[in-house]
Amino acid sequence: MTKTPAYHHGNLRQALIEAGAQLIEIKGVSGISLREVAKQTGVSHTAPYRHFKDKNALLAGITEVGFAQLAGSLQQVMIENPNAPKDQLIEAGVAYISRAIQNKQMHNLMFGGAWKLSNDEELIKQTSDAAFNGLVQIVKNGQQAGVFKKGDARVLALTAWSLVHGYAMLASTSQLSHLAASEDSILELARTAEVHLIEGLEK
Amino acid sequence: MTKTPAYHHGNLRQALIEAGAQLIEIKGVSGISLREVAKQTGVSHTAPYRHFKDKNALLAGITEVGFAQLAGSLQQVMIENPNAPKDQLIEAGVAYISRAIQNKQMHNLMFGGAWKLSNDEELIKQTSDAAFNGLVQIVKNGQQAGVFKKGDARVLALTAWSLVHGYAMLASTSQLSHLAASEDSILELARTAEVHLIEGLEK
DNA sequence: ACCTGAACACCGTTCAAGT
DNA sequence: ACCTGAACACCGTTCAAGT
Repeated sequence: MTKTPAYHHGNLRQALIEAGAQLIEIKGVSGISLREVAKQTGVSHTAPYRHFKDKNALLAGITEVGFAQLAGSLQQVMIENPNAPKDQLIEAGVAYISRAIQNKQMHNLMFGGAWKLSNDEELIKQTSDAAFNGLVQIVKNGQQAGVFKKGDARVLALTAWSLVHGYAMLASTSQLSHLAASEDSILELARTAEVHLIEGLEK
Repeated sequence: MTKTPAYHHGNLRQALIEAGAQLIEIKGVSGISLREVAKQTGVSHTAPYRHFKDKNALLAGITEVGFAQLAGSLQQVMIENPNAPKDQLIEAGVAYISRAIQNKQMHNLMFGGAWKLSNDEELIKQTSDAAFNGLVQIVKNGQQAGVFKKGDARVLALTAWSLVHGYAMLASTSQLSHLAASEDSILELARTAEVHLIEGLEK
């Protein structure tokens, strides 16, 4: 016999987040309920309140794993394209867009504004800021290498970030069907769009 | 005495849409309920079903007025900047972003993916397509005037549209607070970003 | 035709109670 | 500490019934 067999198998908080992430990909962000996440996890519908202040906090918890995964993808792009600011910028964008269309619901949860960031979710703000600062660093490196034009690196980074952000949104809500259908052609088109922008950023 | 005093004062459909639009700006997209819209309008909570198939259809109806207003704004920009493709492109973007930050909730309803476009809402698709085609036309004019580089005008238009779309999203979800706070500085920054892009589109 | 009230199966959240 | 069941005030939607 083990010691106190624990009311639930180990870490309920983690289990709820995982069940929520799965459920969201099936039923969509607006189709998810605290009660169903609890049921899927095998606990009563009030158990989640031991680990999350309210439904919003659970959504924030799910979002956190999404941001962590995104940060990992971007990190990898940086490593795979050393000392190549232009490639880094383009491939970071492509990686971001690729993630968005492969995890539409998670992306919508992360950026769709369905839940509100409270002061508790400092972690998400940090991750998001870190991602942006990474982008700024790419631009600065490019400026020093003489491939990007001078100017406030944060503004150039914001411009690139906006383009990718908007494109990902259009792609993940299927608004590009006239111009590109398959995932490959969507990413191909994204590269073209980024090249157009980069020609504006070049010196 | 008037004739049959009508169960409701005139056009209930219109009244529900207006009440919904008001309510959404107060309580947010996720905070709105069919029942409360009905109560605000002074009818029972089942009356809306005479005019809308379900809650989603009401949201679509509210969205429609938002798209009509947006189309009007863009139309005006075109008229105010005749024969100036570059200005048209920049000011159309600024107008779009300005609308987004002044009507955050409506913008979120229009583009946040909280409701799903069914086949019934052909009108919205049309308006959205018309807006994009207007953008394509600006680019084509610019290409013929020799201010924009050659290439698929739809792709150049999509690039500009993505930038504006993404920037508007960042602005309306208050993610630009580090770079710009007031509405004026947000729009100023938007102009700068658009100029960066346009330098990439110029020949 | 247009609207209502009761009813159903859900919600999120709170709270006293159990181990 | 961790979880439960009952309860409350909401939802969206359906349906028989009223004028």
